[in-house]
Amino acid sequence: MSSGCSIVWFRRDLRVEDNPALTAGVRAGNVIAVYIWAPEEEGHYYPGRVSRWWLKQSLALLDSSLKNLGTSLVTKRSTDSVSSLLEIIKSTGATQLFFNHLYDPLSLVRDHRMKEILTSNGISVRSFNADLLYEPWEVLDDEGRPFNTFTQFWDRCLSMPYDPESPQLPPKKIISGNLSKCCSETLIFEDESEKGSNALLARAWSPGWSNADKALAAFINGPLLEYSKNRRKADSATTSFLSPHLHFGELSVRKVFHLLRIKQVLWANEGNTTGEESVNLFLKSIGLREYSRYMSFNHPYSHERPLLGHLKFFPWVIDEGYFKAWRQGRTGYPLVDAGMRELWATGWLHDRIRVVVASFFVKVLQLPWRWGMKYFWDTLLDADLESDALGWQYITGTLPDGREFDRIDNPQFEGYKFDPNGEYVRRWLPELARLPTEWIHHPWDAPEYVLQAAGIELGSNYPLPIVKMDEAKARLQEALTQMWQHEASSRAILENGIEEGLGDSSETAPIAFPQDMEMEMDENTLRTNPTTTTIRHYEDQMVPSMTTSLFRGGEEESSSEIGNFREDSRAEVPINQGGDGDGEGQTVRTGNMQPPIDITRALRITDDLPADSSNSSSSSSRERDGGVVPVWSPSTSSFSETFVGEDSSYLQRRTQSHQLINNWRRLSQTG
DNA sequence: GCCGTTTTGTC
DNA sequence: ACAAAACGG
Repeated sequence: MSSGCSIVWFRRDLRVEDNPALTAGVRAGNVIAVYIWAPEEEGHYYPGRVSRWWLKQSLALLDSSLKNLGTSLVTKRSTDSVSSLLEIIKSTGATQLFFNHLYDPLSLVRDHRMKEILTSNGISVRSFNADLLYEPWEVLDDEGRPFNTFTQFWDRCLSMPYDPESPQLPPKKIISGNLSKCCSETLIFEDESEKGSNALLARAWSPGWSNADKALAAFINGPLLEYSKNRRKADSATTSFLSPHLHFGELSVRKVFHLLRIKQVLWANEGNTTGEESVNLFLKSIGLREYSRYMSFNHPYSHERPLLGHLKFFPWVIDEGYFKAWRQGRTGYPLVDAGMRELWATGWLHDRIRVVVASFFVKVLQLPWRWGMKYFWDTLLDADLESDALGWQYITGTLPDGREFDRIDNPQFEGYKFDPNGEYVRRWLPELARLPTEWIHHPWDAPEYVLQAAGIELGSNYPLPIVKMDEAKARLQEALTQMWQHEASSRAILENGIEEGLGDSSETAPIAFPQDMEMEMDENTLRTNPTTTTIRHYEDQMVPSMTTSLFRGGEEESSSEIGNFREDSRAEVPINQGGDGDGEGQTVRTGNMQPPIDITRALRITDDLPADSSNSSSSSSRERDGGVVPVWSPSTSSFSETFVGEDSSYLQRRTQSHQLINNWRRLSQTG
C-alpha cells in the first residue's frame, strides 16, 4: 500500500460498525477520521436546533468509540468542505480519501466536485454505499429505467437477484495517522438560548451509534411484534424511534434489514402472522426511506419542486396567519393542534400524525407544501431532507402514486380513528382536558353547558376552527377551477406562438420563505387571503429557530436577503412575499409560462475509478469498495414524460446566484 | 356458503 | 379513486 495515510471522511455515517469507508481506510493502513461542520453548504437547510443537538451528541460518541479503537475524530469548522479536506491532506500528507455516499442534491454535487479536485491533486478517492440496501442505480425496471412508484420500487428491492450486503463488524483496532499537524476545532452546535430547551432532549433520547444499536434491539424484541396492530394509534410509544439514528447513519440500514429478516423467518416458521405482517410493514417504512434517496437521486430537485406539474397553476394561499396558527397548534382542530404542540415541545411526531397535520396544511389551509416541509426540517429531531420531501410531495399529490388532490381528510374523523379516547389530545391540549370524549375531536359542536363545565370558551382559550371543513372543500374546488383556467389560458398563449428563450425567463416568480427561500410559484396564481393579518408577533413558539442563518451572507446570497433577517425573528417565521426577491430576472408572469420542458436529468453512473476491476460490468456492480460514484449527466432517454417541468428551467433560473448550482450545472453538462 | 354492498386502507 | 376486505342478506 501507499506510504501516506488515509482520510476517512465522516458525514451522515456516524458509526464504526458496518461502515465500509472506515473499513476500507483501516485496511489501507493509517487512518485519520475527519468530520467537517460546514452547514452553510446546506443552503436553506441549515439544521434546526434539535437536529444540531443530536449531531453534537452523536459526534461525541463517535469520537469516544474511535478513541477506544486507537484514534480520534478530527473536527473542522468550515464553509467549504472541499478546501478543508485539501488542507487536512496537505498538513497530514494523506494520499487516500474514503467516504460513504449521500444522495441529497447538494452532497451529490459537492462530493463529485470534491472527487474531481482531489483526484487531480493526486489523491486516491473511493466511495461506498453505507446508507442503503441497494444503490439507486441498481434498482431498475426491465427496461433499465428507474421506477416511478414506491410499490414497484419496493417490490423490486425485495426480489432482487442478490441480497443487500451483510453488515460488517467494527474494526478491532485503528492505527491512527499522525494527528499532530492536524488539530481539531471546537464545533458549536447550540447557542445560549438553546441550551435550556436542549437539556430536556437528553431525558428522552440517547444519540450515538451504540445507543442506536440498543434501540434497534429493544424495538425488535419489543414493539415490533405489535407494530402492525398498533399502527393506527397516535401514540408514539409503539414506533421504533430509529429515524434520527438512521438519519445520521448511526445505524446501518443493512443491519436493520438483516435482523428483521431473521425475525421474519422465525415468525413465519411459527406461523405467527401478526409478527410477519408487522415485519413487512416495518420493512416498508425502511423501504420508504430507501425510496426517498432513490427519488432524490433520480429527481434531484424533489425537495424544491413538485414532481408532477399538474398543480403548477394552483393558487396556493399565502397567509402568514394560517401558517402561524398551524405552527402554534391553534387551528381549532384538536388532533391537528395536539400534533403541532407535540412537535413543538418534543421535536417528534408519530408518522400518522405527520400525515394528518401535513394534509391539513395542504388541503384545508392550502398553504404551499414547501413551507410545511421547511418547518418540519427546522423542528423535527429526525429531520431528513429526502424523507420529508417525499412525504410532503406524497401528501400534496405531486407524486405519480400520491393521493388525489381533492380528497380532504377530516381531522374530526381521523381523531376518532387514531385517538378514540382523546388521550392524545388531552395530553397535548390541556385546555381541552376536561372535555368529554364525545366532543373531544369537535368541540365546536358541543353544547354550551358542556363547554362551560369543561372550562372552555371557544374563540378565547381554544380557537374555533380556522376554516370549516365544508368551506375548505368549497374553496378547494374553487381553487381547482381557477387552476384549470390559468392552465388553459397559459396553453392558449403558448399555442399562439409567443416564444421565449427556452427556460431562462419563463419561470415563475419566486416567493421567498423564510426570508431567503425561494418558492417556485407564480405571483399571479397566488391568492392572498383577504382575512390575512400581517401583524407579526415575536413571542411565537420557542421552536428551533427557522435557521437564524447565523452564517448566511456568503457570496452566494444577495444582500437583500440577508438584510431582512433579524435576530428578533428567531422564533418567528415571517413570510416574505416575493417582492424583495433575489434580484434575478424573476418577474415573469403566467402569461409567459413555457410549456413543461421535458429534459430529464437522469443520473448516470460512471465508473471513474478504472483502477477498480470490479466495475467492468456496468452499474450493477455489487462491489462494496465502490469505484462507483454517482455523477449527473443530462440524459435524453427520458423515463418521465409524466414528470413535467422538471429540473432544467429551474436550474437555469437559479444559476446566476448559486455557486453550488453552478457547479451542478457545469457537471451536468460536461459529465 | 355465495355474491352484491359497504367499509377500509392506501407512500 | 380504487382495490381488497369485511359485511350481510
